[in-house]
Amino acid sequence: MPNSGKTVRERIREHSDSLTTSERKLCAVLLANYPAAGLASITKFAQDARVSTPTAARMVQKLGFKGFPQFHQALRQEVEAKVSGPTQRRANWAAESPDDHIINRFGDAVMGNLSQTFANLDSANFEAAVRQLAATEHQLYVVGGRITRALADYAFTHFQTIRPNVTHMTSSSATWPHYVLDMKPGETLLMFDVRRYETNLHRLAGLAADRGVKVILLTDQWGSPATRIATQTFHCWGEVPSAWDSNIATMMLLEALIAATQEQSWPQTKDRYDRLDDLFDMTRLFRKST
Amino acid sequence: MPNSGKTVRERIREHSDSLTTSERKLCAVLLANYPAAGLASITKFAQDARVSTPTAARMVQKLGFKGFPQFHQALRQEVEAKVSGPTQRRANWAAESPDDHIINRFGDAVMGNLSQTFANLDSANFEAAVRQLAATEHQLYVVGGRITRALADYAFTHFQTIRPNVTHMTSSSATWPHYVLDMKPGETLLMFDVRRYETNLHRLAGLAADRGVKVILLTDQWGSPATRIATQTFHCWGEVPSAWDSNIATMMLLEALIAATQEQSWPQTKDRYDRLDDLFDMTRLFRKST
DNA sequence: CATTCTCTGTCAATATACTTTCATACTAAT
DNA sequence: ATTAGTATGAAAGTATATTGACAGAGAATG
Repeated sequence: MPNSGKTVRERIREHSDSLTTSERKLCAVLLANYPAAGLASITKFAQDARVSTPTAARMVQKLGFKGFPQFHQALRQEVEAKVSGPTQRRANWAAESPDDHIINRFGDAVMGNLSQTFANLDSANFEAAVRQLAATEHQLYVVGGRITRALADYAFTHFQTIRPNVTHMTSSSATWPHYVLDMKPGETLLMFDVRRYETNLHRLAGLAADRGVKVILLTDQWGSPATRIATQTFHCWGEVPSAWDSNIATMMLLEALIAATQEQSWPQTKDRYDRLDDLFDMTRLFRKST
Repeated sequence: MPNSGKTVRERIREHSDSLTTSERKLCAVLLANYPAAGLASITKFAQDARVSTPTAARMVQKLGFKGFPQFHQALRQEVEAKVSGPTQRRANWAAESPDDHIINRFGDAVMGNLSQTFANLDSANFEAAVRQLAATEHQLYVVGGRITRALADYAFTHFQTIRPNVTHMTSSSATWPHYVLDMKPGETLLMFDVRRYETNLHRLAGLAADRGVKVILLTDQWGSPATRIATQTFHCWGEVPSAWDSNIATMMLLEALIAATQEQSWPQTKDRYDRLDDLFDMTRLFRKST
């Protein structure tokens, strides 16, 4: 048995460079539902991935199997090893590594943070924030702190894609007064502030609120002092086995806000997407791919 | 679908009285290696139990399946539920909201992406990357694309905190040649490239690799063209119910890399943290709080 | 001991699954 | 633009899986 010792997953990873588009589709389907997807017949497997049967046959050969039946058997052996093996892992993180490997500890912690964050989410608040973010007639300002600057940037890039009138307030607080000068009632300030909370951000929130701007605040589990000022506050958990706090939950909430905003303001957003696509094509800065 | 709701195991128990000797043999084989044994072809399954093929066919009909293929599919679904089930299960997100609320759909998708990403992670690769990132005697360059610029920025901020000699290559590709000019063998380039893959990044990776720089690439599930050039590649899943791809898994992997690097280079890192703290206190730029 | 009933395997028929071949579409490079 | 190379799916061919029909073996019963 020359195949032993390598899982199908490993084989896919090994060959990931040399796979074609259709073959990648197949792998995606398999990995999304591993290994069950590959235990069906080659025909069903191919249909699931919207490719032809021969493509599937070719792929498993590329992975080093003589034919689909051999591939099938390899998967079966993995099921045997996994299911009848030692106590079932709850999430199969990095299957090869021990439980106390940093990857697995980190993964568990992040999972916990995400569910904490969403469990503590008030959906009425969420929807109110989305409505505010989707109000394209008002300017949207985005700002972050030392660490969360990156998140603010990410928010800016995405919101700029889905709606007009977005402004990224740079992290240099010296320039903030200029922005405040032009703020009008009803406008929106999306602010990120996590420990160590920054006094400047707190002051900025105050100034903005004074001018009738709605402040949407993404902060950590303890809550920035700006909480009292903000119209909507979202607490994001960030405990991980390290000296700093994780911002994954914050980013997840941010992405959820973006997704919801986009959903709300479809089809204007779609129009923007299409136009952006055309521009990219014209400039040929980016290679198009499916 | 009258079959749903019962596992094959339960069905066997249910019918255990009315089974014949040969059928018992089959069930014994299946239960001894459940469910892998039943996932083979009917012929192999029968041979394993030293009975004839039709006997197996008759048994699965007795259990309530129309034929062997249906039995086969039921087992496959059990595998699916067992292996991917615990991960999929919702950690009752926003409990008040319906299941199809965008928050819940989004949360489920992200959860899936995270476990996909970590399940496909090669821990040897991960550790090699961490060793490279912790090699403080070499310069570390960080670069990202249009969307991933924010992640590169986040990486920069953190790596700058835990080690010296970190350079953030700005997203304006016009300046990249200047950085390449000074690159030396053994140095590290941490690159982010997700769809739409950017030709400039690909070229940069090539130039860096030519000069003996190790390229660590964080890309999406399909894989940037730079995959072929990179020393270590990490695929991060990003499917979410929206028009764009999520980068949460990428950020999680990044944070994991940062955490592992920090763990590796403790206590130098601790020293830096302490000194940074002192500086913050001195400048009083940031308010200290627990 | 014969008879009947059930169980089981052999064999053939049929339906899938799998593979190979080949024409077309696409990509990338000149 | 042209051309070489690659990737892909349609279709035909081949192998295998699955099922149905039948007959022999074994146990229980009269």
